Amino acid sequence: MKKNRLKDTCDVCSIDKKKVTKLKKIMPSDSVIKGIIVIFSALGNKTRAKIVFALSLEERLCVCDISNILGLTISAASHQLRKLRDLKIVTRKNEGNMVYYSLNNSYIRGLLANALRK
Amino acid sequence: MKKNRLKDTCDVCSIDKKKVTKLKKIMPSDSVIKGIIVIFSALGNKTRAKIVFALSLEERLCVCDISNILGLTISAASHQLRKLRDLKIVTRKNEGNMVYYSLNNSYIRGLLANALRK
DNA sequence: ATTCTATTTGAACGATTGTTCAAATAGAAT
DNA sequence: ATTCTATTTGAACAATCGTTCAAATAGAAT
Repeated sequence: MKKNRLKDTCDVCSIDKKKVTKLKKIMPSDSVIKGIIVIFSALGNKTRAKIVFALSLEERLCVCDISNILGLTISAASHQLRKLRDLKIVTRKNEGNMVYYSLNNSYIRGLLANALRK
Repeated sequence: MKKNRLKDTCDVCSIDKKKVTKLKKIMPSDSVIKGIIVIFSALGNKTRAKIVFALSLEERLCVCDISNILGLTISAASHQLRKLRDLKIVTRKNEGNMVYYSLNNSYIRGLLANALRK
């Protein structure tokens, strides 16, 4: 039960300094990483994954349809659609007082389909 | 400025009842959705995405290497590695008092590479 | 103009997340 | 046995997230 002395580096790892230096160099920049994690985290949510799934099979859906399909309040669906819209994952089209949403690009459709195929 | 009467359903959407019924039927179950969102949300984090990137290029790395590459405390790296391990994304191998981590399958490697290619 | 409609919004709230810190563990070396 | 080593863990904490609720908006119909 002796309290360990704290070390800020570990000696053993300096053996792998080459690996570390190499990987530090080729590690994508924070902005590139940010760009991919926003897509992954957009799909890393039950509601949004389901919305994207629905829109990957139906050309366009209104907010009310989506909330019906998912069993959500209209407000909850609208909030998530706004997030997806901010991320350019879906687009919105006004028609009278109805609003229709569609997938913005098929990249996301492929990503989800690929994950579901697993 | 008159407060609207609240409605629990919207009439217009009942026109699309077929779409809604169809999509409700083919919507993947919650457990299937859960299965894919855990992978997406695992990659939807800066630290974990970087760890996976590093391990996708280097066969195996110890915790200390990883924390050096990412500029993280060892503790923070270890916590995230545990999450990735719980999700079966990485595997761990003890060697003396060193612990080496590797990617568990190349599916994740492909997913990340594909996202970075965009 | 007002009252429908569908949708959006902001505030509130609890739930989940990610990092830090301190302490614990387990193997290796003394 | 103790003291290194590398790593793990649990608690704490702020930050972010997702839903609900109430109210706002904007177009269509009256």
